[in-house]
Amino acid sequence: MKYIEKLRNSGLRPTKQRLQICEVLFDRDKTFHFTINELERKIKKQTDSKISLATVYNTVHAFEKKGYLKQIPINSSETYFDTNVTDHHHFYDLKEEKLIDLENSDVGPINILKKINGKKIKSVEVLVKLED
Amino acid sequence: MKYIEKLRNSGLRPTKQRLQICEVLFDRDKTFHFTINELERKIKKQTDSKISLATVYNTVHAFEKKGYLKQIPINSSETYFDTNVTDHHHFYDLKEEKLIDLENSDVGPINILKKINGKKIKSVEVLVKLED
DNA sequence: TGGTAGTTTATAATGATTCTAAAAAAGTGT
DNA sequence: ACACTTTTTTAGAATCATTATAAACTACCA
Repeated sequence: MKYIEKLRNSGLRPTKQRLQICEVLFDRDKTFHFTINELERKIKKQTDSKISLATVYNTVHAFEKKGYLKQIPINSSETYFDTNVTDHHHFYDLKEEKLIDLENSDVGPINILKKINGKKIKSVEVLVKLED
Repeated sequence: MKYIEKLRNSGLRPTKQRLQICEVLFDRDKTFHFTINELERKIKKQTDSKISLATVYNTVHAFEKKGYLKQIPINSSETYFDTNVTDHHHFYDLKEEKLIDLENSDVGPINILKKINGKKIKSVEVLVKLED
């Protein structure tokens, strides 16, 4: 399994559940935007085994802490995560309630002119809301 | 009262509760970032009367729909609102969990090069996360 | 193989938000 | 001011995402 090393290197034991979640999350061409509940449904569909909801939460948070997933800042009742952990941005289609990646190269350079005393910029994220 | 007309013009009856909430929200120099619970505490402090939590929710949502408040897209357990409804952006101080306004003029022009078929851009919001 | 630290799990607890339905207040016409 | 309709407020219940708990299980290492 290609994910066993990845997990071990992060100090996470490669359990059956984590490996299954890795497959659902990372065996993809395109990046994947999801909520915990969408992920749980996908796991049920792709694998026969059932993974406890608590484990899905635990694993997603563990992967986020290790930098394999990113939260997407957006107002929604459920938290959205992204398998694309590079610096990039998002469209949010308000009607369809769908997220679309917006690569850094598709946004002109962003220059933050205001400085805050004693603070460093950790990230700059752009959310572009779309309507019809 | 200066808010009576504003409410009536929006089709909202100027009730005692709404007028009190207007005062807490809008009688300010600087813009105000808040969660429902922070607002409720502020109402309790500034006015002697107690406004039901449900009313605070109703009112904030009514004001948002009328365009007097904006939700701030950010991942937090509570929803943040902003009395500054002009196009602008935010710093988010991760340690202090505080929002700071970032005016449009403090951000270089943002040029979204990617176009989505049949969709118009409604808003462009930047969230700049700060660390020490 | 045994021990221990890390994981999974079902379930309970929490906390923000929304719903409900009855009481109160505001608006309208007389 | 009065009767009537509509909107609003309210306390409390319901909902829903997320987190906590603590017991059973599993991976790892000596």
